[in-house]
Amino acid sequence: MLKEEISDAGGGNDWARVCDTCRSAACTVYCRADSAYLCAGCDARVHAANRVASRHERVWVCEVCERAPAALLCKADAASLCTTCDAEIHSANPLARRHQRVPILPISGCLYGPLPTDHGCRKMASATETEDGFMCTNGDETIAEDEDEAASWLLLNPGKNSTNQNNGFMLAGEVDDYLDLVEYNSSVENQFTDQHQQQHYGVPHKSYGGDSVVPVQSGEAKDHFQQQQQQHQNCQYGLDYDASKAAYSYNGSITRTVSLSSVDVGIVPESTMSDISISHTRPPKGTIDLFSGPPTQMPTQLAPMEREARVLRYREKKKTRKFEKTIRYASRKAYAEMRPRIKGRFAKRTDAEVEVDQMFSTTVITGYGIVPSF
DNA sequence: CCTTGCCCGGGGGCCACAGCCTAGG
DNA sequence: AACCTAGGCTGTGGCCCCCGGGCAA
Repeated sequence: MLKEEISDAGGGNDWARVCDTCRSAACTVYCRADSAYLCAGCDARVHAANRVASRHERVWVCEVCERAPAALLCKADAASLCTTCDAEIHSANPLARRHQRVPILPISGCLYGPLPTDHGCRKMASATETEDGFMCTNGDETIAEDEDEAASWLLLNPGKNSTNQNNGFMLAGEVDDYLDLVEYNSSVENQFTDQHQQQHYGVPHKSYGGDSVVPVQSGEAKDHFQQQQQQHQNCQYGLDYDASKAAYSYNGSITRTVSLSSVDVGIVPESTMSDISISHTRPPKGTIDLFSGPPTQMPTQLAPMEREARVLRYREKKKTRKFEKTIRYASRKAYAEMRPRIKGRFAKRTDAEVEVDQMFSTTVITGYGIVPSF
């Protein structure tokens, strides 16, 4: 086996912890009672088995390392973090230190599966979706926050619903298309060629299938995902969404105007964003929420079932969000970090360095084989 | 209200090279 | 069909330049 394959497929310490039960899926929650990390499906199955099990307190797994129970919720980063990651991230700079973090309360009861009322857990749309979909918690707060966030995704155009529906393509019936890339691509009647999409979104259409070791999204999926995030964030922040919306309109001359890099990296949002509680649309109690409107902003023409389906899809997409940069080849990262630089650029290694490398080549190779611990 | 100049932040390009992929022998 | 080789391509991180937005005059 090649070095890169070893390092990438070898399951280094940085990979998300796998479910202790099924050993196949990435864990999403940590059950304190069972001292076990569980994926969504196993959690649903195990804790729905009986009443006692359903009372087990669980916490989400840290969204950064995906290996430890989350202890804090950073409102600015919209992330549940373990103590280690929290310390690491929020000691990075003064702005990060100002992020408001709150302890994460344990969740118990039915996270997934059917529930009796509309305000409680929702029925799953299908058995397969039960595997992934986090439906609700017993805590009203969490439910409401999720509802609000999901609702913000369903908004056609917050604050401009009444006036702009005819201009962009964000018409009522097209929200679905916006939420789903494939549908979106077809719905715009191929107004964007591949070239256009690359031009405007900067995401090449490329399949990494051949080179891919790590499961990857297609370029379109990534791009669409970012679009979703942008829309979502704009909704949350109350920003004028016209600019980014225009990027999806039929006017090909308008490009995306809002940078996504901070979303991509997703570790420490800088600037004033840190002062805004952006992670949850629900503002702290006692504050005025200028941005998220009353439920009447919801598109009233959506049938309950349709809305439910969209919320479900939103939640699934939310679960698959990847804010952090994905390292596909840990060995390359290792090489890059070891490589000599001149003003940040890679520099040629000197003859002496090459000789040293050759002398210790066996050691080096062995070392790269076990590299992926980032 | 418009123009000009300055400041600041962020994005993207650049670099070398190990390893992967593919075509051809 | 299996194997080998050569050449092209990809991905990786840190720094710096350039561009655009914001602000004041």
